[in-house]
Amino acid sequence: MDNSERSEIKINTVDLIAKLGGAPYLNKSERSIWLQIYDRILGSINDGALPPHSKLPGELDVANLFHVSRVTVRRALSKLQQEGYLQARKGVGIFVRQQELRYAVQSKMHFFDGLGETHDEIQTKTLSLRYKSVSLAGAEALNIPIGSKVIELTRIRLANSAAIYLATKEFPEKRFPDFEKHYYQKHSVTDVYNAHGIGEYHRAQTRISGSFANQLDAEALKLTHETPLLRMMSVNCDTDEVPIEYNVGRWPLTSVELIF
Amino acid sequence: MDNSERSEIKINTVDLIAKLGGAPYLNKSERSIWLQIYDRILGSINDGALPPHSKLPGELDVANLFHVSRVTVRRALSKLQQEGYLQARKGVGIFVRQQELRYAVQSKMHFFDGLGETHDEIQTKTLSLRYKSVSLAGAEALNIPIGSKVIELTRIRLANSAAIYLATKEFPEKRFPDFEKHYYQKHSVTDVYNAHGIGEYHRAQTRISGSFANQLDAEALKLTHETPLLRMMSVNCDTDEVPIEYNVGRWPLTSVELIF
DNA sequence: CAGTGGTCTAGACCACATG
DNA sequence: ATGTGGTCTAGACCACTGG
Repeated sequence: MDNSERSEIKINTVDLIAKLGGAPYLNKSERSIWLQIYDRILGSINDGALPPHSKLPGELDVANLFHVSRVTVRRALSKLQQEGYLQARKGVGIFVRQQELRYAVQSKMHFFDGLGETHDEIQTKTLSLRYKSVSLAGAEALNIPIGSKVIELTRIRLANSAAIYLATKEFPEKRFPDFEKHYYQKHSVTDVYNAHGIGEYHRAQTRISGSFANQLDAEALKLTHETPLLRMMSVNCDTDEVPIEYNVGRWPLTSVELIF
Repeated sequence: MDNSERSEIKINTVDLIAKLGGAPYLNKSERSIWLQIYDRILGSINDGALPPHSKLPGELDVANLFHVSRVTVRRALSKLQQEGYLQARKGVGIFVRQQELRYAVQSKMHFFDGLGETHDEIQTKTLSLRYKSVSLAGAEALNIPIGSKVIELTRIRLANSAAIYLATKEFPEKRFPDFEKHYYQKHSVTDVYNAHGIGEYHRAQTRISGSFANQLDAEALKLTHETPLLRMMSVNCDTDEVPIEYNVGRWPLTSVELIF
């Protein structure tokens, strides 16, 4: 079990009525009811009435609270999930996500160099390290034959215990025969580079696009399935312009700002 | 009425059954029914059975076709709209969007320099040109006082008549007293620069983030309300490092790839 | 006017997580 | 065993578009 999942704050219905600002009456003239409910819940999140990690009442309770059907409430909740404000956990409940507003990422330096200034507690967790055949995109980026072996490293970055960045990297196995040994000493890719005689390297290419979270992305980033993501593909090269790392990074769409 | 909205192709139910690959039977064991419907419709779009600009049957017809309720079909259609494959027009119907797969945008050059190679027909349409007070973000970017007057220019970019890029620019009015006169000659911002003695300029900053389409964005890009967007903010400066243009550009999330 | 998508209801059953 | 979110139904009424 995760650190970030401890200390649930449970909100009961009576509290929520107060927190949502009193009378739960709506007229559907201007804005549809489900959007008004969306507004109200989002407002409660933004003004702190629904703090991060707090648990919402059950959907039926919320529906009764607003005097609407469960379906209507679910539309509001669904939009809030897509925008990264809430995360639903089947069989458990719906929780307020820690929305780490925006992360400045200086693309020309190493990543997250500018990040420590604004956020105290940055952690990197290794999710998996395995040997496999290179992906199609990886083969092209690393300029190695299809079928080549690579080391695939998946890591997640937490800021104040909230997941904000998921990265999957591929390294040519030939270039890094002792990857695992050196990596696990300090969980540092730079150390692996150094141990294999690569003192300097640089980013050769960066591509940015969008996509939607698949099951695994969603799980790692504590998002709901199909949430939109900002996706960045990058390639690192050594001083001889030989590709040494292919990286695919993903952020929740609304939680990052890339600065160039 | 738009060019791109002419030549509707109407698909009737019988056709669709054939196009969707025969038997509309589903079992909900592995993948939920609405996702299977999503798969089938997306498959038909991708293999050309549902070409761009074609009109789907009414939601009730599609529901009957798959032997499910209208609500279930709407979930599949909703996801397809969010991903930019379909656009619903109230009171009219649901249409297949032209998905211009991915646009390479070289950020260090002028935009879309690399684009003509892959797409023949690029147009830029001016949606509005008006005088107003600078926005908050614009004031900061242009380094001018809040309340300053700017020229706000909104343009949309079409590739093969499909909307792919929406840009809103702000220019300091003091710097460009004759903006309108020069702009309307060839609808070229570069010409306006030249006419005001700016021969060279460069991009000073680029910020990339995500957002969701508001009503106007959605209308211009022919997307459904609340579709996720890739958003890019940039500032152009003259050779003295004085900001001359603040630009906010938006793409449908899945229709662009920014290459740096 | 008829046809369309947008909204909403009041149920129902399921899969999952937790105690 | 209980409570949760996930899925699905069969209706209903509305607002909008177009002929």
